[in-house]
Amino acid sequence: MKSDDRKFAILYSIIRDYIRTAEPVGSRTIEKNYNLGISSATIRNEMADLEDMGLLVQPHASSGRIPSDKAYRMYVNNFMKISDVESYVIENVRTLYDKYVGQLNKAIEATAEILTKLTNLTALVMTPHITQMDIKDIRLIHIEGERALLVIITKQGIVKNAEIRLNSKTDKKQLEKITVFLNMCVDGINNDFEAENFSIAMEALNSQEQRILAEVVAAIKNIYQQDADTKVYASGLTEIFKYPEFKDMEKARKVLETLHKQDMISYLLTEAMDSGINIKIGNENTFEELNDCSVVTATYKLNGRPIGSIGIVGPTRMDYDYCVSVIKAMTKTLDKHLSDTLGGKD
Amino acid sequence: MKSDDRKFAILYSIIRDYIRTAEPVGSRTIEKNYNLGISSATIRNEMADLEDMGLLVQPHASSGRIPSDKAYRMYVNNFMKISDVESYVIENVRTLYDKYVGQLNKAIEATAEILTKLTNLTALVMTPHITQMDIKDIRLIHIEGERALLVIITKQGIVKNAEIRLNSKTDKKQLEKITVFLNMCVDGINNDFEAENFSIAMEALNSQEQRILAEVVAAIKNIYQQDADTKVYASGLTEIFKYPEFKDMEKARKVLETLHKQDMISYLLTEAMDSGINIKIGNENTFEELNDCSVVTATYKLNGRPIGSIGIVGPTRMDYDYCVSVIKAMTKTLDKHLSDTLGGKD
DNA sequence: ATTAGCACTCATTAATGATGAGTGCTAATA
DNA sequence: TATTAGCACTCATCATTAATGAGTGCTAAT
Repeated sequence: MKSDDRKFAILYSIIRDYIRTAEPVGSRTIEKNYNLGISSATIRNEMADLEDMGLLVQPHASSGRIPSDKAYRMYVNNFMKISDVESYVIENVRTLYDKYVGQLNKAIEATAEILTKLTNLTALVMTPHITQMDIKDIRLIHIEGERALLVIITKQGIVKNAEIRLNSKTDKKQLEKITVFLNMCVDGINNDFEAENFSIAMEALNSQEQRILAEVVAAIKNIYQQDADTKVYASGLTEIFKYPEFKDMEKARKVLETLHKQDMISYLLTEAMDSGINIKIGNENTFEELNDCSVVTATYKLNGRPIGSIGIVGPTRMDYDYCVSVIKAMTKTLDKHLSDTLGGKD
Repeated sequence: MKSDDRKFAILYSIIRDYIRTAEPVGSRTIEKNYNLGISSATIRNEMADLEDMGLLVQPHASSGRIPSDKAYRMYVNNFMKISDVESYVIENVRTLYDKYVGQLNKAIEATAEILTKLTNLTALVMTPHITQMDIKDIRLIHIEGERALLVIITKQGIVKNAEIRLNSKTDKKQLEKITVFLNMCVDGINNDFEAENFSIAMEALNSQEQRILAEVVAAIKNIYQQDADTKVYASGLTEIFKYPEFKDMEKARKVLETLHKQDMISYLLTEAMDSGINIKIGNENTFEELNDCSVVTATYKLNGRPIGSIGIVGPTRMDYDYCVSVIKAMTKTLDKHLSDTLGGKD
């Protein structure tokens, strides 16, 4: 079907042009700037067809066309070309990461800033989830009175910590005893400490210690299973002002307000955790407030397992080729950094 | 001088009116709505005087007047009335704080959100500085290889922690030995560990231990003296869109961009750390980008010592009476919460 | 010293018309 | 039969103009 090829060549041209200019694209523009060897009149006819197919939209009767969300989806699935990011850029990122060895959260934050700098878009990142990881070591540090610091170290070398409050005073010795006990059965955490070791060793503790243990276990579940210590960051929230489609204050405000919510960021980054690179275009987004935006997310890994994700948010006419290339390169670089600095085999 | 009293009564009325409406105030408005017993013509004459004194500004020749920054300064210094915040509000805040016992950072974040909710303004907060505090306890926890978690507990019960990387591998035993040693001379931290104890005990360590110790001390200085673990949060960044003076996109963008910078928040909150309540009006702000805003900050305390600060940012025509009342009430409530949950006498 | 009266200023809004980019349709063409 | 040239038509955008009205400064009367 020669005719179809031509249609999509026109569609492709229109999309590329609109991504670049943010202006509705007319038939003469295509004729002049893209050498398709056909006249504007023919292009007009094809454009009318493409509109019937739901791939183009006309803002008003006598204007050029803009691509629909469906068109972007087709573009992303069939026409998008991913390329390598220049190596000196990656080199700079590596150098930056080296400055944050031992400050995982800072490195993740820096990742957001780099994404923004490279794409001129809002970037979202989340710190690693530990839910899927195996615990290597649990420590309890007595602060004073009934306060203690709980530290969880995973086999992958990720460290999480949180202060916990017990119902009664305790001391260093008591916590040490419980710590030893806890580490004897860390394997039981995923199945509610039902492991054999648990009930056996339980008898070695007196009743007060058992009570404290129960509270500690609750805290561990909170931080480990709910992953209460996972944090999200956004950078470049004001980048949106650079784009003419958001020159309407009300539109910009709506998106901005949405992206300021922690749980929204969390949702966007968690939604597509297991699908590698994920792209949500315009109305594909669950939340109506983001129907004029596209969200590109990707997971980063440790020892081959996804442990967190990063993403960018921009207008639906974002440069998908470039953005996806960048986000791929960044996750790859981050993966490398994590395996270099955290190590720990599965 | 009866004449001066009248002038300032007019000025006061104009400020109150402008704070409420954001519209330039004309002489007839004052005559009708504020019973000053004088005609609009007389008010006009006085207004011309007030303009000569630099207290009023006329946006254009035939418009009403708006207060100058100088007028707000006079208002804040002389006319402002601080009142109590309704007790049920405080009660709600207390209840909320109770949910975050043991999660100091969360409580501070919640404070920002409450400030935003109460004032409809952007709120800024910072977590406690520990620079002025005395260290009670230092712990080193071995993670794996050359990685360790440093935990600092102050006498005031504040806990800070950071991962550190040593230049060579270590183990649990070695770190325990160093920990014992460190705690013997925690008092020396403020004067570079020059204390007598330090050099004496130093001899008890072998050369590798001494090397590790030096690295740990450097890390402690970083987290303790530079207070590398102090965090800042902003909430309600999009509140600015509610105010007509920022309906100009460019203006709003500038302020928004400025308030998104961590170090800007840090600067604003640190600038006036020792002066209790601090109010910066319009061009009194160090940064040109905030010349259309006012910033109200206040310090919160532990055992009578300021350890951090909170603040709000809004248009210069903010309701100073109410805002200052709210921020006073909030610091007081936060102070109480901290002393209740952290305790620890000086 | 105060106020009524009036001419004047200027932002805001609505109405009007010109411009131009871009279309759809028709008839001519290869 | 597919393509293209030609043309009437649509509609957003922009500049111009005029009307409106809030508010002032100044002068003369009280």
